[in-house]
Amino acid sequence: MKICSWNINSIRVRVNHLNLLIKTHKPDVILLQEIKCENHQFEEFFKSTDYDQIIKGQKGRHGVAILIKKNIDFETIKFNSKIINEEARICGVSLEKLSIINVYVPNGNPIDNDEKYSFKLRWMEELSKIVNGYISTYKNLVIGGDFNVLDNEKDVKDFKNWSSDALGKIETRKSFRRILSKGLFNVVRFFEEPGTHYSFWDYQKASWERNYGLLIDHFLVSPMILQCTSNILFEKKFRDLDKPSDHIPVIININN
DNA sequence: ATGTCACTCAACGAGTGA
Repeated sequence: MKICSWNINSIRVRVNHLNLLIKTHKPDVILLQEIKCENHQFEEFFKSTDYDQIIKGQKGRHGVAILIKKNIDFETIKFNSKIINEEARICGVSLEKLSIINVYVPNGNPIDNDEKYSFKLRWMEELSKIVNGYISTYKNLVIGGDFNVLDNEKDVKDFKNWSSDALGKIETRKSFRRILSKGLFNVVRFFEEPGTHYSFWDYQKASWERNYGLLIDHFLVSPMILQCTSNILFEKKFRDLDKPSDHIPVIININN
């Protein structure tokens, strides 16, 4: 099973890139973040006979969706937490052998805005509880998405300049590690050396041209899933397309 | 040089968020 995660940064602007992604990689499941539209708009922008759609849309901001091949049986996961549902940042599907959760963790900047940064930390804490629930029942779990965290100091060239940013602050990184400590592995750490891959290049300051990127899009998986995972792919070509998203698609392959 | 982009609201640009 091939699963892709991608912060598309507006489905309206980039539905053609999504179609290219599908044509190129034929993922079984696609986790999209920042679709930036309401449910009915998503259905208008993306028409497919091959994928079922689970959409958690919101007018103009955030918004996540899962596209899942029509031959795969699934149930939509319901999340009950108030804070986790405050904005359209999470959706999930349960399959026969595993559950897949798509997340768009709050950015949290600027950090001097107490409201924003504490929302991020509270949101991550709730995600940690959700993970705990799955792990304690031995259910296989895949969480993919934009985590808005610099986990390793090599996930950006100059980490020292990010240590007081909402993505690099120690509380954010601890919160991310707390999620992992429930019993998940970060797939990229198993296959790749830190500092060799980024998933986001800001539109500003010619970040792409200078290869000044961040690694903030991840797949966290339970041990059984890690055993079956054969590789992780960072689809850099998509940052070079006309009117690109600032994030690239990340793809994992799970055998069986 | 905030070396940009996408969104909304209410205009044809300002403000916001990333």
